[in-house]
Order: sequence, then C-alpha cells, then structure tokens
Amino acid sequence: MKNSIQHIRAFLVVAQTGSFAKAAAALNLSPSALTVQIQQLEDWLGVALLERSPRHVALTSAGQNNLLPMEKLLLDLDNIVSASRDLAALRRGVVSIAALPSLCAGALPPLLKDFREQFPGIEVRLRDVVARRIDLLVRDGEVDFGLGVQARTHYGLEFQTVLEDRLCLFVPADHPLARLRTIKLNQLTTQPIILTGRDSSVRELVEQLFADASLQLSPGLEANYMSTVLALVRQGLGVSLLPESADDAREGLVKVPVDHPGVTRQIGLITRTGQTLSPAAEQFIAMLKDFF
Amino acid sequence: MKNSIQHIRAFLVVAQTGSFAKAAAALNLSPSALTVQIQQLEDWLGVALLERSPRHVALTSAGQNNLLPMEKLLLDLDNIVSASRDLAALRRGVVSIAALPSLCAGALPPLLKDFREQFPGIEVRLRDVVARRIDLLVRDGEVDFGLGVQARTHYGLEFQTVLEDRLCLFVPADHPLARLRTIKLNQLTTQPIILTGRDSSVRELVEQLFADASLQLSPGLEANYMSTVLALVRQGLGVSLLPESADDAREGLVKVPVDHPGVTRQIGLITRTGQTLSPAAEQFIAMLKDFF
DNA sequence: CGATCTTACGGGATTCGTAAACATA
DNA sequence: TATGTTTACGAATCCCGTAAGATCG
Repeated sequence: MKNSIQHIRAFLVVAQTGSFAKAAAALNLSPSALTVQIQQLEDWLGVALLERSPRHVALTSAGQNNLLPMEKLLLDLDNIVSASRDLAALRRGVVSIAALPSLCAGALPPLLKDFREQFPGIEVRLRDVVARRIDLLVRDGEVDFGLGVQARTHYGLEFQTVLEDRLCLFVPADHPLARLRTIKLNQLTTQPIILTGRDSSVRELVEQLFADASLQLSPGLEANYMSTVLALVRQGLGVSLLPESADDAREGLVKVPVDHPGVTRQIGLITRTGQTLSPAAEQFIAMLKDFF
Repeated sequence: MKNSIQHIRAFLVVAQTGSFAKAAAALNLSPSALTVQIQQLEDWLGVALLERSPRHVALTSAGQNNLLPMEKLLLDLDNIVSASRDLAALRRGVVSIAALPSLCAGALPPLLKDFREQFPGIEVRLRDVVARRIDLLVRDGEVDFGLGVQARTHYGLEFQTVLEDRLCLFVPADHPLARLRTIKLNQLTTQPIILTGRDSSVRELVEQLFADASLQLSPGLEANYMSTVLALVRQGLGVSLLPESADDAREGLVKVPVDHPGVTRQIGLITRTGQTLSPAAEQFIAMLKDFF
C-alpha cells in the first residue's frame, strides 16, 4: 500500500462532503480515481469505511471510528511540515555560537541586535569561551559554528577569515605614550603590561610576539575579564596590549596601534567540514560576513 | 508531494541505521531510490534532514527536530490500521441489536452465550423493545439490525425470516385444557385470557386473530412482562396465548399448540436496505441463521 | 429516467533498478 | 584506494482521466 496519506485525505473529504462527486471536485480528481483510492484504503484497512449508494454516502461504524484519528493524523503531519518550513523560512530556529570573549564583548553585540530585529523568531545562544574550547565545541557539534582565531589542526575543522583584528596598546589618556601615532614592540619592554588570563588567545599572542622578537616582557597585573584589564589601565596601574575591538568606548583611555609584524590576527568562522548548517546559522553567517 | 508516509519511513530507517545502504536493504530498495526519496522529502519540508558523506550519515538539527514527531506519526498510523484490522478480524467491535422481548427472554440468550465465548472481544448491546420501536431503531441506525416480526412498510427496511414462532396456550398443569394435544381458538372464548401489554406484538396478534374469526375474547389480567404473565397463569388466574419460545422451562405450566391459521409468526432479521453491516454484526447474523 | 457511483482501458507521469561518476577517510 | 552516496537513463509500474456500465431513488 502506497500513498496512504492521499488516501486518508480523500476519505476525509468524502466524509465531510458526503459525496464522491463533490469530494473529487475538491480534490481535483475524477470521481473514478477517487473511487479507486477509497477502495484501496478499505482494502488496506480490511473494512468498509463508507456506505455507497447513488443518492447517499454515509460512514460505516468503522468509518466513524477512524474519522477523528485520521483527522488528527493529518493535522500532526501538517504540523511537522509547517515546523520544518518555519525553520527553512527563518521564522523559527536556534543559532548556537561559540566566540572569543573579546568578540562577545566587542563586535558581536551590534550584529546580534540587528539579527534579532530581523529574525525575532530565531533564538541565538552565544557562548564566550577561550579559543581552545571553541575548537572543541565546534568539533563536538555543541555549537553550530565558532568565531575565533585560526583553528588548530584538529581534523574536521575549517577556518574562514571574516575580519582582521590588530593588537593595540591601551594606555591612560594622560600617559606619555598616549600621544604616539603608532608604537613599536621594543618601546614596551620597560612598561608594566597588564595581561589577560593565561588561557586567553590574546595572552598567547602577546607572549608569542615578545618571545619571537627576543624582547623582555614586564608582566604587571593579570585579569581574566578584558573589562577588568581596561579598568586597571584606566586607573594608571599599567598599560595593556589588547585587540583593537576591545575598546569599550569609555573615556580616559587611548588606543595606540602597534607597529610590528604579526600583530594582526585573523578572526573568522570555524566550522566542521561537511557540516550542513541550519538555515538560521547560514543566515547568521551571511549577515556576519556582510557586517564586516 | 506524494507518498509521504513511505518517505518518512525511509527517513526514519536511515536515521536508525545511520546508513543509506543498510536502510535501503532494510526497505527492500536500491540505494539510489532511497537517495531520491530522502531528497524529495527534504524538498517537501524545505530543509535538509541528513548530513551525508560516504563515511558518515548524521542528522541535521532539523532532522533531530523531526525524528520524534515522525516516529509518533507512524505509530499513530499503525494504530489506526491495526484498530481497523481488529474490527475486520472480529477481535474487537460492537454489535447493537433491537429484539422483541420474547426473543430476548427466550431464544436469544443461548446464542449470545455462544457468541461471547467465540468472540470475547466483541461487545453485544441488546435492547428489548416492542416491535414498533424495532423498526424505528433500525431505520434511524441506532442499532445494527433488529429481530422481530415482519417489518412495517417503512421505506428502507428489509425483512428476512429466521424462524417461525407459533402461538401456544399456556395453562396451569392442573387445568382441564392441559391434556389437549392442540386447541382451537373457539374453545377459548370463555376462558379469561391474560394479555401482554398493549404495545406488544403478541397482544396485537391475539386480538387480530379473535377479531378475524369474529370470536369473543374474554380479557383477564394484563401484564407487560411475559414472565409476569406466566407467573399469573401459574397461579391459576387465567390462561394466556404466548409465543412458543416464551416457555421459561419452569414447572407447573403446560403449553398447548393452537390450531388456527395465522398463529405462526415470521420472526426474522430487520435491516436497512443498503446498510453494510459491521463485520461483527455480519458474524452475529451468520451465527443466528446457523443457530435456528 | 436521472443522478451518482463503479468498472474498463489507454496514455502519461512517477518511480525503480542498474551502472557509472563522485566524494571522503 | 576503497567504501558508500549520488547522478543518469532505460524499463516497469502505478495512477489518472475518459467513457461505458450498473444501481438506486
């Protein structure tokens, strides 16, 4: 028995209209085709559903028993279909993202706002985690995609640059270095530098740069949250090297671009290879690329 | 989109087996046909359900969303089908009968017992009503069929004789008439006859017979229930003319056949023309005919 | 007799299976 | 390179619609 749904729908329409002819018209079918469909359905179920006579079509007891369950069945099917269509049409859905804390605090919120306004039915779950964990979350499928630095070579991860972030020196406005257009790395060896947490990608990059250039790094204070670091800088407790986008637009701070090879980081999309993203995630990525 | 059920079933099997090849084998299909079916389903829903790669088949988020609802859908469908099959196979069902009180009290109970033993899943609803109401109940579809005397000429009613019931005189064992082999109607003109209720078909028949033969009927007591009539007779309060089958097998009574044209009543099946009976009702009728 | 459901049969679309191409680990 | 999925195409099937037949009011 094939095509059961169409058969059930046919039966329901006949039951509603009380006539094969009207039902056939409603279904855009010839009466004969309808007859055959009902017969096939009855053969399949093993019972007669309808009483036929040229003047009257009525339900048998079996037909009455089946009427409500079959209606419910088609309703359930419709719900499944429309739920899927909603996902496809971006009326509903979930986008799950793992992103660097600097992005979550800096560049992402405006984009999120746009996205939520344009697609209010789509829920966005944002997880701010350090670079290493982004790779794991993406690999394990716990998020749709990641936003971070070039992924480590875990098999199955793809990277696609979205924006470049350069390292800047953050100093208090009244600091001697605040007036410089750019600054070189070796001008910072004597400055107490406030560092981000040990796991952070920024920390890694900064230490890497100093090591590569064989320069001494004078470690100052250390804080996990970038906003804490900025507050410490603002209070004159030191200077800090942070992504350009970490600027939280409050006064009292000056941002000086660092002039050194390798201070620009590729920030981009981390996905699993072969991963077909949900329509909602696709759309988010499209807006993301458009945004930068 | 046609044939949705088969498509959904295909999707579920692929999801379970995690492989197109295995699923195709399980569905007795070639892998290519399966591929097409899944593609059609995805086109219909507007979303991808599966992540394909030669080494791995996994569900997309849309696929995961649909998995449980679709499983439930097929389960519901199976329930509908097996419920109908149960009806057809006489494992379940309802037979609703309207029958004359005399039948309900006399001939029917043994048949009912047999039927219930053979088809324990089928519920039998028996309504004992006077002949006139049987016709109405059958006509209005409130019972599957009736058991009574020849139906009145309400359009749409069919009658089919099942057994003949002849009128007998019921007298106390010590009554003078008790020794007769048969009795003629004119021997009863002086006897006080205990009558059944005014609506009953037996009462009608008795009065008709006396009237047709231009004989005087000496009315005695009157009771609605046949068992009451018999009890009155047994107490010597009169004699009564009742169907042969009214014999309740208790002692103290003698049954004398009446010798008169027209004392035999055709008792039979009353159905609506064109009425397709439920399998359970069909079976009951078959047993009924077999029984007599 | 008329309206309606059913059966019979030819044309057309859909679907299936085989074989080759493609992709991934 | 080998396994498993997808595409292409010929063949079979199934389904629909037209027309004639049957049936009930």
